[in-house]
Amino acid sequence: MDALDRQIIAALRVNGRATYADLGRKVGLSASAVHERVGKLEATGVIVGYHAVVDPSAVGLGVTALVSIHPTDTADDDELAVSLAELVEVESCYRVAGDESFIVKVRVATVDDLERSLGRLRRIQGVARTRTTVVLSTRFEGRPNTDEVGDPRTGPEAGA
Amino acid sequence: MDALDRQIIAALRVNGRATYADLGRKVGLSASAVHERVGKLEATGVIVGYHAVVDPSAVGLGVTALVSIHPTDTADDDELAVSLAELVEVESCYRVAGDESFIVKVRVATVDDLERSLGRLRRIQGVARTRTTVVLSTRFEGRPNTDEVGDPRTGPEAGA
DNA sequence: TGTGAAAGTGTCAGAGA
DNA sequence: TCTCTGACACTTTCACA
Repeated sequence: MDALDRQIIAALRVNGRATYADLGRKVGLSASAVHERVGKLEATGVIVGYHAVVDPSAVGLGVTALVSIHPTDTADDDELAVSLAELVEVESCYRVAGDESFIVKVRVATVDDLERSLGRLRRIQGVARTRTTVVLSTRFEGRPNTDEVGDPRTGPEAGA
Repeated sequence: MDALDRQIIAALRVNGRATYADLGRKVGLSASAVHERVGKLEATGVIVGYHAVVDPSAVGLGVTALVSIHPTDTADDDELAVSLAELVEVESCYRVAGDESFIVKVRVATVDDLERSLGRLRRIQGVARTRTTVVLSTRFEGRPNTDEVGDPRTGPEAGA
């Protein structure tokens, strides 16, 4: 992982469909060299995947909520996580420090669906109670933090 | 937006680098037809973008926290959101219903950086106090919910 | 890493259902 | 309107140096 890898990663975070040739021009390598570097970054798990980001409301998922999951005394966190993963409306799942054991992000079509989803969550073995925070608007989400890709001395250089 | 569009979207959410030819084979269209459809989906804002997903710890961002932002009585939410957007470590920003006005996801390298980041957050005009929940592990994140792309009668058909 | 070459793909125009 | 075909340039992806 050198500066070139970090530049390639930064570019792919901004545009996941950039061609290897484009990336090569941007970082000053041939397309085949970029191809090999990206392959290694994928193989070593640095690049986990590529995803199209879709406007949730455009695909009928206009309601977002953040739900704290409070476990029972005897709950097994790993089993809980597996159960949470089985609900398709649970988009993200974080194991957290504090009273709650998990915080999940739920995405559904309507508040009725949210109510049903909360019912499913509460019925999971090991869930004592939930605390739901409804998202009114998403100002931004999953924004690429270009901070880490720059040299700590010179700062980020995403546009380079 | 018909069933074909939804299939294309579902495929691109799973693999954002799928070729038009691939997508065409998957949905039974020519590459050029897929090309045109994707172009329209991008132009109309259904597809917002394509991003490589990177293992945060691999790029030196091993610490994640969810921070509730409690506003002062006179705080302006829009100004607050703008200020939050200026902090590069704030990856996501949700305006929520409840006591807090925003919940943000912060991604930094170390707990020291987290401390500094919380200092920056608290110094923002309109922030009365913050409540921080440290993420111990991310079980999954930004998982494509394939539920919405299927026909409501037949259910999801992501693998089709 | 780069070069070179073959296979595959992107991306258009134009024509047809 | 939506789709397909055909054509060319570009890209991917390999072997070899």
